[in-house]
Amino acid sequence: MRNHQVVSVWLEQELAAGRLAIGSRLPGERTMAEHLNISRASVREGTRVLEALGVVRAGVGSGPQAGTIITGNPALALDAALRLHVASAHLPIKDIVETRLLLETWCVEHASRDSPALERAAALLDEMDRHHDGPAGFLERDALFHVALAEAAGNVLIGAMMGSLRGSIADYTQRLTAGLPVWTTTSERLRREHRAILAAVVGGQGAHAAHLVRDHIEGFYRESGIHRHSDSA
Amino acid sequence: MRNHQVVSVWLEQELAAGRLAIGSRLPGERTMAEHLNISRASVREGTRVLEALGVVRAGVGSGPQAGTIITGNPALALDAALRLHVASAHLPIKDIVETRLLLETWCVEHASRDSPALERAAALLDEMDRHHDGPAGFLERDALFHVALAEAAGNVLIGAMMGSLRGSIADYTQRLTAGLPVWTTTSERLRREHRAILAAVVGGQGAHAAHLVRDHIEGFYRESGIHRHSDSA
DNA sequence: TAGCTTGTGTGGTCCGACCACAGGACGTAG
DNA sequence: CTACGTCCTGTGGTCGGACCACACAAGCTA
Repeated sequence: MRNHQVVSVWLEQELAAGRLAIGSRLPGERTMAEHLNISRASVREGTRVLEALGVVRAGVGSGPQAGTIITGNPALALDAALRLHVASAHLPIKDIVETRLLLETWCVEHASRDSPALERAAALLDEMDRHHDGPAGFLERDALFHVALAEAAGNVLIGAMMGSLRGSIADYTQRLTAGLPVWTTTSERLRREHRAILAAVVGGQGAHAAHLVRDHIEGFYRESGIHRHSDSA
Repeated sequence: MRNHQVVSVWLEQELAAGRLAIGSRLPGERTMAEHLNISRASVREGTRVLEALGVVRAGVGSGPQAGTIITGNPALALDAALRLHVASAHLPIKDIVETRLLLETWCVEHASRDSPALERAAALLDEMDRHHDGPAGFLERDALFHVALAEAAGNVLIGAMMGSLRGSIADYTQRLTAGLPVWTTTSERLRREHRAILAAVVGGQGAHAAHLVRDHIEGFYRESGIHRHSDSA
């Protein structure tokens, strides 16, 4: 085992034993190095890994925000990993869209009708109606809308995955909208579909909502002309 | 931006530009440090992150296996991230089981009937019949069996997720089997179910296969007595 | 020609130093 | 007594240089 890995192993043990939890502050790098019998450089490498995985957050200075603190942000790891793997063409866009479809339909099917996240979703739709700041602003709110739906389903993992999935193909999506003939037309259709989806969820018609989501997503990509090709560049 | 991050950024650019691809060898750490105007320590921290995300693999010495080489192993990132987030109790076991259920039913529904992975799956079932080496060996082959099904569906992302999902709760599963009254009985039932699932997939009865998978997984956890509790310790 | 030796380049590890930063403790001027 | 400014301390961030184990390739040697 490489030296920097002992940090992860040690942390996992501490977490399992309950000696550390989310919000706890890790010992200083110098202290840890001595305690684990490795150099500070190795401790830092281990910490970088934990940071990349969304397990800790490092902050300089002193005070409550300083030091290395345990967080719980699995989306961070997925985000970074997906970005790079898409860039390396190892993850076909098709797979991501397919997965997104799967997760998203599941979310609306399992969303609880009275989740506060649904109110946030509704507010976002109102914003999209009011502000007409082009595809960029629209897509941003669109992303938040879908993430809100994920939250309503109450599964941390799936929520994180959905957020990262969207993030990993955000650039791609943005490029797609640039190729649309008339954005206004598309925008109106998408907003109409959003309303219908949310209404179905709030109305408890999960299966119907899932169907709408499927058409919504597939429709967008079809209109943008990718036809589930597996290009990623 | 912290210095070690320039490595990831640089790599993403190189990948996007097509100057590097999976299988390529990165410049040496010393060379990169000079090229990126950062210290070797920073380069190493950046490399550790990439390694943790499953984007590269580092090897010492010389020859084809030496140096830092670009790989495509998204499962590695998921694996590590899930392990730690489960340990920190940020990811309820319930969410993982739920997600696994979702992915796994999707897989058997979308598995192509003539995928070579299905033959591997069948071979694994034969092994499980022949070798009776207790829960440990059984669970290992069981995991491979489910991963094989994922491959048959032809989605890299979902395949990776499923593998990692299983890994993240492997310890947990192992502990569950220890509490079973009569392992032989359970084992026989599970094997029977595996056969039925595979038969349904090969027979093109996707919906039926999905149903069987759901019963299969839910049944196991129910029998083990967790009843979808959200403990993780 | 077969086998050993040496050379070279790789990542792995460590040390010690210095920096910027963000508070807390303290002392001083009002 | 209060308010402000200064110094101190501990944090992570960065750096340069050193040495190690390793694995292969080229070359020397028997």
